[in-house]
Amino acid sequence: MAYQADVAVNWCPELGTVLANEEVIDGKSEVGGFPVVRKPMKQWMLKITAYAERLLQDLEELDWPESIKEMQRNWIGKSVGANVRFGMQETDDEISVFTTRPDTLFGATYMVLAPEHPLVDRITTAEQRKAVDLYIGEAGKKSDLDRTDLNKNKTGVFTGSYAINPVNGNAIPVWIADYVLISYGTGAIMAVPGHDQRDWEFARKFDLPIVEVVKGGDITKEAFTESENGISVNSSNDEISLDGLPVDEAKERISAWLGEKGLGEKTVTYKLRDWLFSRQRYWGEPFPVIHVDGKPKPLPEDSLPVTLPEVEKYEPSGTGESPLATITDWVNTTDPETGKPARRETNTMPQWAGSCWYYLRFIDPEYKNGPVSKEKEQYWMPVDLYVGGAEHAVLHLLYARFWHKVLYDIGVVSTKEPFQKLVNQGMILGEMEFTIYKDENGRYLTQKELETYEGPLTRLKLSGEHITKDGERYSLNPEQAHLPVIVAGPDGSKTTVKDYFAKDEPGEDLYIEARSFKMSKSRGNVINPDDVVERYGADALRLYEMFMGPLEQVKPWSMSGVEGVYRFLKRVWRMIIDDETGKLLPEIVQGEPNAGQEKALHEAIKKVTGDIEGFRFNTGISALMIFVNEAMKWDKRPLSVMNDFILLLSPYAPHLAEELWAKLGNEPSVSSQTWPEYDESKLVDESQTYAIQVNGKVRGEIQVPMSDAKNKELVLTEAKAEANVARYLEGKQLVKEIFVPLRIVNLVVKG
RNA sequence: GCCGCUGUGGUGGAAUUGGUAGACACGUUGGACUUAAAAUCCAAUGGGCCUUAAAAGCCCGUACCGGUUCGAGUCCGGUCAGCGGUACCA
Repeated sequence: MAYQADVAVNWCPELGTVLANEEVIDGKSEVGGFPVVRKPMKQWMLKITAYAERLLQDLEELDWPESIKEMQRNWIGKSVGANVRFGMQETDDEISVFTTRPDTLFGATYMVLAPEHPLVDRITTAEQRKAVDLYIGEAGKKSDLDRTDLNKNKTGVFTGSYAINPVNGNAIPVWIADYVLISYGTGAIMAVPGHDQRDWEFARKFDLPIVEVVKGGDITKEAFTESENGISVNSSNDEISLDGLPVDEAKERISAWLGEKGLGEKTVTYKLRDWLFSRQRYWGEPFPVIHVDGKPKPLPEDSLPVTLPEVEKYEPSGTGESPLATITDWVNTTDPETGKPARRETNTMPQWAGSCWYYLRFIDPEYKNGPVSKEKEQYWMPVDLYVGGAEHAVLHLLYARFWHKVLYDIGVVSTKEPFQKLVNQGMILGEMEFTIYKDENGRYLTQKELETYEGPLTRLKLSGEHITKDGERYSLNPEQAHLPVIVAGPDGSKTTVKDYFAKDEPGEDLYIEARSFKMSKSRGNVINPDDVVERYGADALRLYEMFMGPLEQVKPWSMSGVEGVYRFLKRVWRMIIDDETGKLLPEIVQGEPNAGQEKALHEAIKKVTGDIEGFRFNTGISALMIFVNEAMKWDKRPLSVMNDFILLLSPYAPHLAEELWAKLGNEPSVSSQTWPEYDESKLVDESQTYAIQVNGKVRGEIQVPMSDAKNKELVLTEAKAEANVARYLEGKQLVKEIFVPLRIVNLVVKG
């Protein structure tokens, strides 16, 4: 599973360490935004690619958001195609390529190797040597950022050699270019410029032949890459012809032929790369590995765990080695098995290592004989619900699945997957902001101007009371001839300099941007939960966060929304307690609730229970509010009903619920009580309301006693008799009667 | 470019999965209480039409265009916008 390899890694000189691909964003380090260059170094790798297929397949069984599963599928990037071997014209060498379009083989007019491809050196001719070496040197120096910049402009050099296209015997030139990646497929491609956009651009630039082998597009304008409605042409030799076949059939026919001839075979390739697992930092789990006679060797179990040495400084050594390399009395040790001198591995594991198995260790933190005891693992695993941010979609969540599968294979865990159900909580944004933009001359901009304007902008924050929404857009209130605004500088700082905005100054169509932003210090829209707790209490904060909307959804913060749930909590208090005396209200009485009270309670129990199970906390809270609005009207509030309500409230507002539970004379704690159950029979209404439609439009409403509610004849008769409905039926021919029990009646008429 | 998700009042969001769109909350307006304010309570609140007024009624309305259906926020096809992911992956 673990091996060492010389890989071109993302070396960040500023941080003095190597970064994983996922930690590099647009050629800069995710942390700090420093430049990153590619540099070959000896690194530890974990063979996650060996699990690619299982990581892909087992996604099906998981109760995860579709978007996360899709991201993992894309990341794993499975593609099915064929490996095809091309012989060289002058030598016995072979170039193996991977293609998903073997049906276009007759259209391969040149080949491209990645600059790092091992064959490049062998096949480069003397005349081309200088150009090739130069190109390789430059490609090696390029950072990821540079490569991205050059995307639109293809570069490459001819090696001087030719390969033979096995289907038609044509000699085709072999080039090197950095648009072919050494790390994907075989590091070499057959270029089919007629049917691959990248090859087409390259062929255009270097004047290579473009041949049409699939009919359906215009290859003089762009590559024709659709595979749904293409038909093979110009694709035959003495033994095989693909002409006239649709793409799928052509692929099968040629693959079979290549197989028979020993020229190639069906192959599956993944985008997923092996996991670069070492870091040159002090903080990180040390590898349980020593180097004896220059070879790595795992330490025996009784020498574990390897702990980090005490040090004065944590800074990187700067040479690319970990700071641990400078601590000689730790680094130099002896092999416990042979007694030979040994050197400790100085790389450490990345941050993800711990997050790949902490959920197992947390189950059994004191266990000494392994990561987790069998017994506890079987009791607790898999994790029933994992709530986390979407930013972990392909990092932590893929790595942890990988480790878990390895642990499953060696018998440490009993489940194939660690996290059965996963929910992504949505981010909470700052409050809604209204912004108007001003150019460097102080002119306010319209939407069109803003789109094209490139100079320095000043953001002016307007407050909600100055804005009206008419139709699709927001505009300034007409009475705001002049209004004070808060000036936000380009650096994000907010100075409360008073500016005066003259409404008619810049003309109509002013652009007012209305949206909320991710909370950030620089924008100054951060809500500190401590302040909210201070002012409204922890219950109100908790309740508000759940009331804002669906758990998974991104939603803006609103201070007046907090105010709203805070008012609700105060209402709950006053439903039970006399605010003056702090004693129970006289309305709170012993005795049986009436039918209406029972119905209100049981409706709340049903809704709240179902909504908690389905993570619909917002609608559950609204059910509690509906109950309280109802109960506040009661002269007598039976104790039993109040008790059950407090139980329903307790997961949402535990502090308040505990207090009221005690005030109602109950034994603590409210959290150790059994959850109330609802009784369906208490929910039944005395009568049923039917909406009556005529031709699909509601024209009236009738009430029928519950005992008659499913009586079709009776309901229809009453429906037709309803005064307004009758108006619409008059003089018309009734062609159809729709009766949906307990829902609706629809009468279809003609004429 | 490609993949995924989301578009509902002034705002956050509901809608039993095809059955009265806008629950609940915020905000706004009016009223009560108060010397006043806060707090609290009551009422109204998608847009429009008809009517002296009220009651009732009618039309339009879930991003846009079209379709299926007795009936569409919900299903299907297309378009647009926003958000997230990803990008020379052969």
